[in-house]
Amino acid sequence: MSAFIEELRWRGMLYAATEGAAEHLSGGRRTAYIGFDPTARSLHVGSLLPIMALVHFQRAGHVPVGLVGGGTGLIGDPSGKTTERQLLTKDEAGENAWGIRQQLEHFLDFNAPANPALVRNNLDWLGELPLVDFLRDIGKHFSVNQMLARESVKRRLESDEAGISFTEFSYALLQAYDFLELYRREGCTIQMGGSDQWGNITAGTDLVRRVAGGRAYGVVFPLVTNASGTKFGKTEAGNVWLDAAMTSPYRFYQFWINADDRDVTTYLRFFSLRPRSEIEQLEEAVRLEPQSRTAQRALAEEMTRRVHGETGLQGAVRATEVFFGGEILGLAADQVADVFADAPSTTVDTGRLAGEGLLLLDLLVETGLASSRGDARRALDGGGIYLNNRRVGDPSASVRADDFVEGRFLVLRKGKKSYHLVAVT
RNA sequence: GGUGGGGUACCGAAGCGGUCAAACGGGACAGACUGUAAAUCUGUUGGCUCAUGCCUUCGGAGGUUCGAAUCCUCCCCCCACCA
Repeated sequence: MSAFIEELRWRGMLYAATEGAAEHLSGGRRTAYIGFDPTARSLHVGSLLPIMALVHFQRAGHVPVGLVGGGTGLIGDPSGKTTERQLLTKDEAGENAWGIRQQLEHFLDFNAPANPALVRNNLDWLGELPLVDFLRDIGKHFSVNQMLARESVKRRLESDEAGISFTEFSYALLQAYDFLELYRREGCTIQMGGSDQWGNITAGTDLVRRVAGGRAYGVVFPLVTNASGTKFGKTEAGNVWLDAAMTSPYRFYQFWINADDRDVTTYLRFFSLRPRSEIEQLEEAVRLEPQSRTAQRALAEEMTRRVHGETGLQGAVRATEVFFGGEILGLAADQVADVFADAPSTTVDTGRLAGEGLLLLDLLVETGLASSRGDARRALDGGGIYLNNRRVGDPSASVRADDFVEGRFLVLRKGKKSYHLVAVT
């Protein structure tokens, strides 16, 4: 039995695989690829599961290929979409492809002597593909009847408003063609992806068989679900990205810390590289003493370290300690200063603190903690606003210089976990 | 093209001449309880000012009226049935 398949299986990452995939994988070093859409310039935590699959694949001694869809990104996958996609420009797709490539390099080992990871961009072969050749050699193998029967296409055909353009309809052909190209160029015999990609993947294995006479396989993962029914990786603040400029390490860390008890063990299995025994211990901890949240902490630490490095993790942890640590006025300003760059923050001109001081209401709006003064007032009335972790209930309260730690910093908080650092300049 | 039914705040959905910034449900936010969890209960949920004050909102543009989300006209868009 293939070590890779075994690994996926105990982690719950194996949703389905094509006939013979396991045997194929146990027969020697193989090459597999997963496609990533360059719809944004960064990947987000939703792409983490496929990435981890590539990581396990490499650890099992195989060759992982990250395929950046620089070409297909120009077309748009209709799967799961109810409306026609906005097309990216070539420049956007190119830039995004580059960013994604760099992020993959955080996870995969590109210098492994025996099985270095590869990144390919399908624009390399789709970019100057002659249309006539493509229609003759590739299009010939696709039955429109079958394509029309596919769920993603059917839904769009039935909807009067949306419809589907020929462009998106052709997407499946291009993805199948990618598989064929990678089969020829890199000896790639396996494509992996989310369970929603099953149709696209088998279209690829069919094409490899028909055109190249080779055997190819597919492996798909389950959808990452969420106990609260919301989309995994979505927070109030939007998507959780892997790029530090788009989601700060602090927010990233907090995302994992806040994982629901019911989800955290699944996440550990999906995303942690700890040995199985340790993961099982953490699961035990969730059951026996959930209040300690050891599993969430371990997960947050591991994920933040991998994505943002040791420095990123330290910053996130420091910010967390300052914010969630209790008494803030007792801290040294230098301690708070350390955190400044890692946490949501605003600076305020010292002149505004003179005399009556700065109205707390205005400060709340300025920091984005409240959306309007009315909103700020309501939050204050409801007792949801804290200044240096001390509740402020007075809507007419203002902030003066002596509220600041050593005259330099102030911690504003709304509710339990929205913190904001204010510094004086 | 014809006939009928609709377009209401973040979403769903009431309202059908004044008492409507607009019921109710969901979501979101806050409080209590906790563990920066879940569930539950409570409150809030257009803006400004906070006062039984003002401003902007009920597809769009006009009109009737002391007064309209509610009535009339035209326009735009949905949905159903018929052709």
